[in-house]
Amino acid sequence: MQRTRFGDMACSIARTMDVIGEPWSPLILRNIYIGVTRFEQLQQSLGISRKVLAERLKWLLEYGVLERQEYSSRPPRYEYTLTTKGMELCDLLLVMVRWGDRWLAGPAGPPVLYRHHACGKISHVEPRCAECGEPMHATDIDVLPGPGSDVEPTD
Amino acid sequence: MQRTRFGDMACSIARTMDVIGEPWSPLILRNIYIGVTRFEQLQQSLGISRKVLAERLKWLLEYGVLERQEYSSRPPRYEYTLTTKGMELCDLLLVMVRWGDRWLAGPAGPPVLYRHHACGKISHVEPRCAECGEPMHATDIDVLPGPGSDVEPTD
DNA sequence: CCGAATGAGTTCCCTCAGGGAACCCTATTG
DNA sequence: CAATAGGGTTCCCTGAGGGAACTCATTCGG
Repeated sequence: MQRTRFGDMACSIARTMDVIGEPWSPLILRNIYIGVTRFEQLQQSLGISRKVLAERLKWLLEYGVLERQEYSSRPPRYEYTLTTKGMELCDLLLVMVRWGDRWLAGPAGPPVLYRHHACGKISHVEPRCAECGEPMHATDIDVLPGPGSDVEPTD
Repeated sequence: MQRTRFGDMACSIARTMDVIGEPWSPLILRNIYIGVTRFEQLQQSLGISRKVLAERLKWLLEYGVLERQEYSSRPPRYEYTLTTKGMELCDLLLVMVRWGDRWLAGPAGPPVLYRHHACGKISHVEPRCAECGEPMHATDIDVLPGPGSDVEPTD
């Protein structure tokens, strides 16, 4: 889709960006997440070009991030829903939201709030270590080559 | 930079994508994070066009994600480093890595591993609620309008 | 029975951003 | 004095994004 093939790089960031690294995709996912699941609704709520929307949806289907269900046959009408893979991408969106709220929201405050089911409070995500549970930021880690680092000098 | 102005939308995802929603930016940030800080090094390690690299760096400087330091005057030579704002974007990269590792890595395994300073273990980030500390996924929350939701029907 | 509306796309054309190569400028090095 | 290095800028070409119009199948209103 992009000029450069990011999906082929030995880098999980590049590969993830190959899937959603074009700014409409996260917004499409967000809208499907909050219940805007049909082509027409998506196009209107986002103001995206119909052509580009069709391309993105096809792309996200191919990657297994979305599924298409027929909610009416004759005439066939479809709606798009998140797969597990896609729902986990929404976790990434929550982190984007957190950064955007912190650094770009301006005086009006965050446009959207999130209430955590478990505790019932308005909250936000915080990255923590899956092993020890302590906060885990980019400043708190060492980067080491992994098994899939391979030939690619790009990683 | 993009055709559509994402930065003006009342949505933190859109605003974040306005900053890094073009697939080279996260890779530039990643490389600066791991110590590739100069124009020439960045261009060669990423295989990015010099023109596009210059554009991205300027963009990221304007947004306060990067800073430029002169490491040699006469001839003036610069290196780019992350601001706090930029370092917090790297937390977002860690989440991208996690998703990419889980869903796109293939049989070779993840290309890069991360060791958490606090516990010394190879680990990965997990999103948790900043209030109660329990896991906080997209499936675990309600979305509510916030103070900055405003007029925009896009949100 | 005819015309309009709905939903989901597809097609066409235009413009602008990405890619690549060449070029520029300043200073140091051999 | 030529070559090299670092950090860009300029040029041109192609292809992706934007917008509007069109298609196709079906249903609804009068």
